[in-house]
This record gives sequence, structure tokens and C-alpha cells, in this order.
Amino acid sequence: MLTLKKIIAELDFIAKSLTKRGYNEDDIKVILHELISHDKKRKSNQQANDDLKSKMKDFSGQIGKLYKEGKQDEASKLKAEVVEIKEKIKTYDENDKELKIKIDDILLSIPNAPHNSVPHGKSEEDNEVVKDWTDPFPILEKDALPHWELAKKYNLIDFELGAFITGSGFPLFRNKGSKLKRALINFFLDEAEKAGYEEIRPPLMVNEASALATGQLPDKEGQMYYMEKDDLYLIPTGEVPITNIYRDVILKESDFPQKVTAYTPCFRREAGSYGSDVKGLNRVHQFDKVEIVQISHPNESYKLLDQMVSHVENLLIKLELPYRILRLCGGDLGFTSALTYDFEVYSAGQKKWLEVSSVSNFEAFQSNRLKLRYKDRDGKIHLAHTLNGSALALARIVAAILENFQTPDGIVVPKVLRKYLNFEIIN
RNA sequence: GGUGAGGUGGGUGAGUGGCUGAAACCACCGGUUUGCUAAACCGGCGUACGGGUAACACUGUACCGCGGGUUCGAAUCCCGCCCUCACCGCCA
Repeated sequence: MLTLKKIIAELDFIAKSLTKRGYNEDDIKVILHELISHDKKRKSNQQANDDLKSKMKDFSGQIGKLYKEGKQDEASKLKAEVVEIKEKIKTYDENDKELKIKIDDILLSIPNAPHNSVPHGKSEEDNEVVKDWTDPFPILEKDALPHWELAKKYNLIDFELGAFITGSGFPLFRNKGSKLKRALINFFLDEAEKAGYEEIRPPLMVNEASALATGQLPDKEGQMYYMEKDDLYLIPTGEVPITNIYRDVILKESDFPQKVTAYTPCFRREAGSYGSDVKGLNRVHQFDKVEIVQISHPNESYKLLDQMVSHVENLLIKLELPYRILRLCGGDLGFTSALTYDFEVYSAGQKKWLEVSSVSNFEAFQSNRLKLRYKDRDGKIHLAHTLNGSALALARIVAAILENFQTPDGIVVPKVLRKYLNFEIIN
């Protein structure tokens, strides 16, 4: 969430930038002013309360001394006074609690303020193409197939069996399909390691505190699988456990940047999506992803964002897949993000762009909930910036590879993956 | 699942009702000194929200796993929860 300090200091900018997400500038200003007035009330309330508490402490100390000196009467008088003070403190405490709840409710409901470069817009149609694919698309035979047909033809993925074992959206990879996936995971992890990321294997379930800290709760509660009995959530992305490494952490300035990567399966309920978009691997409940996360000094975060974008871009170049890069418009931007670049890969069999990566700078929005801070040279504490990106999401990459590299003789595996495989062609 | 022990500042760890936001040691930072990859000595060293300041200084309150309670007063007593460790059981 945004910090109150930032809202007070940059109210106009925030209100203006939130119009990119479709807010009415005047409406949001009303909300923000309400927030600030709650805060003012809370501060004056606190001051009065603190004074009373101070008095109470003082009196209590005196009572102790009076008892030691045997002055029972005077002690009793003071006691009576403290009891009165306590009553007042109680009402101040209650006021404080109420105001804090109001303030937090508003703060939690406000999404991140989009970066200056974020375009206005309502939906994905308004996303800005910052880098388009200008080379020709792969030329396929006339009878080229979409990946779900190819998967069946070469026995790579069994959607029906996955549905039988679990349900729809849980594909079962087998044979060379399974190996291809393993090769991709290794390739992505190796590339991340070369780029300086520490590889970890995090838990795949997280508690409520972790899901809140990265912003999956309360915003995307319906997206996550939840195990009531143990009060745990299946992770919708590796971002959650990775970023939570830094919950309640105060870094030194010299610790920047922190770079962590992990391969994890991701679980998403994806409630309410049907139709051709969900066919095959286009949208599934369980998929694999290699995630990269950086914790940054605020001054560096946009530089690092660019680095992450080119890291992802390189992966796609090495995989020889046609891709384009989009800058998400305000309407398509995630709740917690200030700026997001999406990567789409062209899947020639279905003649469709598939989203395979999302690289974002959250600025201090996540850090605020995470309480992820750093100490500067003067010993002052500030919020760090967090960034993350998929590098890459597997299911759709598999789809694109199958479709783009199909030939009459079979599917020719991209060269970079061959060292991870004991075959070069799927037939 | 059972039994036992325990959760205090970056770490170790003292502290069973007021003088404890918290000893001591280690680590860390600054300084002095000795001239040698170090030691000794001195000083500093938690976070949050307020007040205060140009900025410091200074200052109020809260926080000793979390939440509640008892009391004039709680790290310290009581209740609930969470977590960690050890052993047993079960299990990949």
C-alpha cells in the first residue's frame, strides 16, 4: 500500500496518476482528503492520549514511593486519580483504534500510483507496444496445428488424463513433453544464475501474513487455492514466498541489489474464464514458472527494471521465439504495480499472442506492507523498492515452441535447449 | 497426533510486580593511542507513531512471539493463540 506520508506529500500527483486506472480525479481526491483528515484526528488524539499516559506513569511511580514511605493515605488519593485518568485513556484508545481501522481500510483499497510513463487506458487493447516483432513470423505448413493437437499427436500432454486425476486445467505432461518442460526450467534457472540471481526453493504454500505482504490479499483472494484446515494458501506465483524472505527486514545500503530466483509451480483458480482463451495450455490452474525478484535502492529501481526486461528479452531471443513487449496501460496494470512490461510470444499454430512474462516495479508499495526497509548512511530508515518478473512462465512457452517449431517431420527443439535434452526432434 | 522445554534488542543471554527500553558479553560504527594485517581504551549502537528543529539537538508514548485480562503500576502474574526445539508415534 501507499504510505500516508507519500499521499500527504504527493496528493495531486497520486490523484492524477490514478486517473490512468480509471478513477475520477475529484472522487479520489475526496477519498484522500478524508484519509488525511482521519490521520490528523488520530494524531491529535494520540498527543492528548500520550500526555495522559505520561501522567499516569508518573503517578504510578509516586504511588510506589509513597507506599514505601508508609504514606497510605496519599497513595490512595493518587490511586483514585489514576483510575480517573485510566478511564479517559480508554476512550482515547478506542478512538485511536477506530481511526486506525478507517485509515487502513482506505489505504488498503488504493492501488499503486502508476508511473509517469504508464498510458491511460481501460483494458489490454490500450496497452502500448514498446517493441514490436518486425521480422517475419515462422512460416508453417498449411496444415499446421495448434499445440493441443500437437500434444496429442506426439503424446506430450494429456489434458483428459489430468482432468480425470484432478480436474480441467491440470494438464499431465508426459514423455518428451515432460522432458521439454524440465529442459526449459533448467535453462531458465541457469540463465538467472548467470545474471547473478541466487537460486532458492521456497515453500509452495504460504500463510496469511505472507499473502498480505505481497498484496495477494485482500485484493486477489478468489484467485488463490486456500486450505481452510491449515489456514494456508497455495502460491499463485513464486513472487510470494521469494519476496517474503524480506518481510520485516532492514537492509544496509550496501546490500543492494538483492537478486533471488526460484522455480515453482503456480496455482491459480482463474475463476470465471471460459472459451477459446482457455484452450490447451493457454490458461491452466497449475503451471510452472521461474521467477526473478530484485530488492532495490529507490534510486536504482527503474534501471533494474530495464535490466530485468532485457534479461527476459534475451531468453526469448535465445529460444528463437517471436515476441513483443507491451507497456501496460493503467486499466490493465496490477493493483500493486507502478509500471509493468508484459512479454507476449507469437504462437503460430493458433496465430495468437500469448502472455509469457510480466515484469514489474512495485516501487515502495509492496515494501510498505512487507516492512522492507534499509538504513542510509545517516542512519535513517527508508522503504526499499521491490521488482519481479517471470523468466519465464512455462505452459505458454511450451505451447509456442510446439507450434512455432513444428515441421512435417516433427517438432525441432530450439538449439539452446538441446544440451538439456537427449533428443533434438519430437516425432 | 503425544510428551517435555522454550520464545527478551543483529547474536549469546540476565532479568518473577515499580529505580528495566531493558544488565553483561559478542558483533557493528566513530574516536584515541601504540606504527603494523592486531590489541588496548573511550564513546555510540532497536523500531513505530507523535511533539520539536531549516536540519540536528531535545522530547512524549507504544513495543520483551501475538491477542486479551489482573493491578495505581507488568518483560515479570493469569487466560487464549501462534511459533521453535527435543523425544516418541506416523510417514516420503
